[in-house]
Amino acid sequence: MVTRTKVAGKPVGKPVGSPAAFAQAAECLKTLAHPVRLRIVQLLLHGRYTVGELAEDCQIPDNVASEHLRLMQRCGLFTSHREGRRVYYQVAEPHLQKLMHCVESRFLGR
Amino acid sequence: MVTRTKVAGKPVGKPVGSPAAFAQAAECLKTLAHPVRLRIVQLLLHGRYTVGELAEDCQIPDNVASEHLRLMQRCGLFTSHREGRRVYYQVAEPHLQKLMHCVESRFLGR
DNA sequence: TTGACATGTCGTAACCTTACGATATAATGA
DNA sequence: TCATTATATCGTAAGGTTACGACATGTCAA
Repeated sequence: MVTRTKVAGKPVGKPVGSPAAFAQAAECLKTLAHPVRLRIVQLLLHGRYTVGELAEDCQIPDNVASEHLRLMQRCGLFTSHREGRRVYYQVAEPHLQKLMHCVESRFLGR
Repeated sequence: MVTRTKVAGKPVGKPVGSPAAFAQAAECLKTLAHPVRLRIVQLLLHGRYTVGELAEDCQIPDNVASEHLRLMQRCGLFTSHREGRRVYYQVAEPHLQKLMHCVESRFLGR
């Protein structure tokens, strides 16, 4: 018995994925799809920064950085913890690394 | 002479990327960040579909599909060509494959 | 406790995105 | 030519996103 999944090297049938899964993926990508947020992701993948340091690097007010960080935390990309008055965010989503690599290899020339 | 780029295994200095590059990357991700457009990308990475077929798969009217396709074409993701009354779009951005793989491995469970 | 610093939250105005319906263009066949 | 099919474009209304300023909270040190 043969389960035919290809003909002449081409797949038969369509790739899978529930509408809900696509919605979730789109939601997450939408969160990433902002210049400042991409930069923040890049920084936090490489080192340790306070909210204020991230804000300064991105040249935006602290409260705006805080809102971007909150957005990304809400969709599971980051976690945060306080140390004294400072707050550090860190990458919580393991796939971010690979995804950022894709983005970097295409847009942030090497 | 030693160019020191790491201390204790950690990078020194920040990762690079011009603001313009981040803006462009964000622009492109924003275009991808829509459930229907993700599904269209997935389909076109695996096979050959007319606008109408894509619309039907996504359960949206033809003109809406057409607009999504135009958006993605505008930012360089697709090209299109006509065959009779039908129009076929195809992936023009080589990095889409890898990027979609990231998204699939995270959200469209295997 | 008080003041200064670091971060977070909220209301709001400006702007952007989306889907829809109507209409336009393009190609085909009768 | 005319009707039909396939795709594209346009105006618009509804809803979403962003940045900003003002204010709130949390932490520390004097």
